[in-house]
Amino acid sequence: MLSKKTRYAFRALSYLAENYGKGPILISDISVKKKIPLKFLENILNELKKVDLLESKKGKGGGYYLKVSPKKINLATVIRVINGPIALLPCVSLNFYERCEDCDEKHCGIRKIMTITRDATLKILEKKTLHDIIFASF
Amino acid sequence: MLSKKTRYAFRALSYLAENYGKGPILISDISVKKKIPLKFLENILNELKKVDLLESKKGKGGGYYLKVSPKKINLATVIRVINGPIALLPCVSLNFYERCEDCDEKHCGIRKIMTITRDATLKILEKKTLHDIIFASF
DNA sequence: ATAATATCCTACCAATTTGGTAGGGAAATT
DNA sequence: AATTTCCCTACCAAATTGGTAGGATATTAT
Repeated sequence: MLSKKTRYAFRALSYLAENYGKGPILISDISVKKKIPLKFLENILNELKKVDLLESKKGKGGGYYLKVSPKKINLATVIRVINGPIALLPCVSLNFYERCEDCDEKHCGIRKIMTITRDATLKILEKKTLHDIIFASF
Repeated sequence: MLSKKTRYAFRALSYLAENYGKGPILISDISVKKKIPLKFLENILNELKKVDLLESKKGKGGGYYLKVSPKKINLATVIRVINGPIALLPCVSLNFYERCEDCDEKHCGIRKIMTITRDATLKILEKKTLHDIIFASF
C-alpha cells in the first residue's frame, strides 16, 4: 500500500498541476486547500524538488510550481521518490534492487511471477501522468 | 513491498507444495530446510491454517500439509492472508476497502488509475498458483 | 496411564518505519 | 531593514515488523 505521505504528495502535485503555468503556489495554500499538515507538506515538496519535479521561489510572490508539464510527470516516478520501490520484492526492483539471501535467482519461481507483476504495474504507472489524474476526474 | 513474513510464507508453502501428498511435514523440518526462524514460522503456518489453506496433525507423525492441491492455491490469496491488501490504496481494495477522507470517489483521478493497476496485478496473482511457483523454477 | 511428540495459544519485546512537530536559518522582495 | 517564504536539522509518539518465551493442548506409542 502507498503511504499517507505518498497520497499527500499526489494531492499536492495534482493541485500544482491544476495551477500549472500560473506561477508559484504557496505551501500554506496547498496545505489549506488539500488539507495536508503544513510542516509535513514542506518535507514532501522539498523531496519532490530535490529530484527536479518541482521548482521553488523564495520571498513574497514565492512558492512551488511544477518544473515540467503535468503530462511529463508519471505516477511511477512520484511513487518511487516518496514511497520507494514499485516491485513487490527487492530482488525484482529496477530502481531499488537488492539480492535476496538463499535464493538462486535463475531458478526462483516466485521471482519470475513477481517480475511479470512488476512489468504489468509499471506499464500502467509509467504511462499515466498528473495530467491524467486531473482529467480522469471529470 | 511484501513483508519478510510473506516471503517466509511463500517459501514454506512451496516446500509443502513440493511435498504435497506425502503426509504431514514438521515445522522444524520446514524451518531448517527453508531457513525460517522456527517460532516465527509457527505463527505463519497457523494463520494459513486458520484460513483453510493448510491442515495440521498433532503428535508423532504430525505436522502441516496443504489442504488442497498446489494448483488451487493462488498467490493473491496468500498475500491477502499474510501481507494484507493488494491494491495500492484502501479505497480501491476489494477485500480491505476503506473510504478515504475528503475524496469524492466518483471524481477521483488517482482512484481510477489505482483501480486499473489493481486489476492488472490481480489478473496475474489470482491466476498464478503454488504449482506455478515450483514449476517456474526449472 | 504416562511419557513423548508436536501443534496451538498468549504474551511480550526490540528495532524500524511512519506521520508529524518545533524552531530557527537563508534567500528574495518591498 | 523588515517582511515573506522556502530550507534545514532535529526531535518525537504511535504503529508496524520481525521475532522470542513459555506453557497449554492434542495425539500417539509404550
